Amino acid sequence: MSQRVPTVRDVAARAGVSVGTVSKALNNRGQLRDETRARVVAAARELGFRPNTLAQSLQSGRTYTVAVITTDRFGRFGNPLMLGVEDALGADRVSVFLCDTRDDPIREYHHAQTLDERRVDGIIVAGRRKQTRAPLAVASGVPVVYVIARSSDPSDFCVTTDDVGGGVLAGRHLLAAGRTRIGHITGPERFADPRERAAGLQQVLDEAGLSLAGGQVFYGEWSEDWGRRAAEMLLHAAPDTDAIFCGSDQLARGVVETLRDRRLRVPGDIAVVGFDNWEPMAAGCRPPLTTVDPNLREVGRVAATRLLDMIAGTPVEGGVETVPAWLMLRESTGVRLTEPPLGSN
Amino acid sequence: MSQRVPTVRDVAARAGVSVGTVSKALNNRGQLRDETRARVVAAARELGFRPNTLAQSLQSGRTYTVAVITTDRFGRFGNPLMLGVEDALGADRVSVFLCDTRDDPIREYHHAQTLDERRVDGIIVAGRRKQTRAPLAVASGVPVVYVIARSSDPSDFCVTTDDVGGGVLAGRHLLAAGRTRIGHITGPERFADPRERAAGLQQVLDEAGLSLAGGQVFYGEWSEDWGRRAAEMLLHAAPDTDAIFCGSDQLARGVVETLRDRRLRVPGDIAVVGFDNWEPMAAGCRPPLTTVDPNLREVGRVAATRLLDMIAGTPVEGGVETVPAWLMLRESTGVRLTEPPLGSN
DNA sequence: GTGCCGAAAGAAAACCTATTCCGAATGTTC
DNA sequence: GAACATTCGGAATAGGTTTTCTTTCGGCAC
Repeated sequence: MSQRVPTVRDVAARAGVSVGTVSKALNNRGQLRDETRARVVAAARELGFRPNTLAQSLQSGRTYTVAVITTDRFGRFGNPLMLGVEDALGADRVSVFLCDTRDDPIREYHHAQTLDERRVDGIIVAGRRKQTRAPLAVASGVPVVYVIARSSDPSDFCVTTDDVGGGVLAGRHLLAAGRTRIGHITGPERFADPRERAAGLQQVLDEAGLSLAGGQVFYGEWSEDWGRRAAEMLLHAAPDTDAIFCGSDQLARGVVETLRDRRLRVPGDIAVVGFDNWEPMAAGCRPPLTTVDPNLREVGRVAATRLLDMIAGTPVEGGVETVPAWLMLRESTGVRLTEPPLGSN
Repeated sequence: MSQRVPTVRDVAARAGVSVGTVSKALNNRGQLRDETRARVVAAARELGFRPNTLAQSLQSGRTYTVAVITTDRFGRFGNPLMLGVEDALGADRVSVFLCDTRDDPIREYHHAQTLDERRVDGIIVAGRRKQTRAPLAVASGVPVVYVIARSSDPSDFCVTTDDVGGGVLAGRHLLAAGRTRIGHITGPERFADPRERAAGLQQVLDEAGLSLAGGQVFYGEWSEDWGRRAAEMLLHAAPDTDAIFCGSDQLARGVVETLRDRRLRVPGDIAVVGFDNWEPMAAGCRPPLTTVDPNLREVGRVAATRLLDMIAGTPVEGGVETVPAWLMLRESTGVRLTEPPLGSN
């Protein structure tokens, strides 16, 4: 038995035809007698022939590969994103290289070089924070789509989440639930994401003629502990608070814990809304957490779809495409729905 | 300006040499004058030449690509694993294809076919549970390493976590902390992982002549809610329990919540040990959770290293390689260490 | 100075695998 | 028997690497 992988030549020999004919037979091209075609197909099957994609790519100039470069250390935010990317790419039999830069520009550069040499059809660059970054150092002509972190080159295309809209959703939902004294606890002020979420909430409050409970946004770290401490601070500053919008589900967990320690009922006394819809965190909370889902899977799907467009030659103009968030309703805001709600924007 | 990617031919023309000479110059092979070599290198740089990996692979038979097939829907367990895989692969400039089967055998089969055609050098198949699965349907000759879920073919190689050892670590640690009435709350009995963890604990108890608090292992779902309910049950059955070993950090979170509701101090009254060392869960807990780290990153590293061995032609005999777990000490067991401890087995 | 040997340098060609284009051989039709 | 269609072989091609072969030159003996 031969350990060598069979090639068209082997198939040709077995079927008693030339290599060109094998190719035509297997790809349904050219003019061939049915009998010949069948003989070739049979020979290929018998040998277990699988065409070498490398050779095909060399010929066609397309590799049917796409790379996802992430700075996220394979963090949790990348998971739903990848799911969306595969949703869009899977249908096209496009394989995906996953590269993690670990936030190191050198590693990113090397990955970019390697991908260049591999002649990937396109690249998705995913940052985990909304910021502006330098364009990827890759050969001109290779389509690149940026996700969440946008490129400093305005002609590049970027897909991102709608954090302002997420804040709006949370705010509107709390107003609709009859809350009027709404506080906000969130992550570091130096990041754009928490600032935007806060802006969304503020916008809703302004429209309703309300002001923020506690008189300020409680910016801090992305930790449960800050959630616990900030909740104490908020309740000290504004004991009559009846709702808290949290910039992440982790923060919300901490907030809920403080509320329970203080014998405050959720949502009875205070309604809580999280952000991320990070399933194990949000669903495991007691009570389960109503939370803004930034729709990362859809972000990934859109990014991959646009990338495929660009690869196909469709011109995609630069700029930012924002994917609407939606609200996952659970018990922490006291509203129960049976329909899975899709947020409008 | 030419949009076409430069080839060796372009470089050769610019340097005034033949294509063969270009190859030799850029790869430091053959006999060339220093002056010639320098001229070629300069020409390549000026043109921004990047060798086409596809052509190189076609020639050499090696693609320097490896695939990771996961059934995990890009779940959290895959993240540390991927990190370990990249640790080992990155040094070799090996790129990794990430394929998610979403637990669908058809998708797995298609991925396997595609990878075959792409002539990947090797494949890592990662399941998320300890079970036996059918070998991957891939061309013979392609090295495959199984992770956690092992292949039914005993000649295949598998790397997995040490769940029994993890249970032993947790048990010994609790004994060392002076606890003697230790309960165990964990996931579904039908899975091997929780059974093994329980067996590890039982082994330690047997050695010490102790028995399980509550008289049984509390098997249930992998949810915080089960942790809360099971803790109630355990405390009802054995009110003098002074330690609880949990089969996951999520369960531990639920357990700790119940304990706090009952005004029991952790670790004062009851020490708690988790499993997974899932950072956001374990560190966010109040108090932070001592937990068994199954060392998934190391599992990934070992799997990739062995795969590279197999690719290099080193014979790797079939069987299971078990990676020791270690204990992450935090406050929920009352012991504080400054050194990051590595678990021995 | 001439002739010979061998080493050095680089050109030329073969090769890796599959696709595609061109043309040759065969068969069909009027 | 000429025009045309059908069927398939052969060669060129993609972009590199590697092997083979040729040219050139230095060194040395006579």
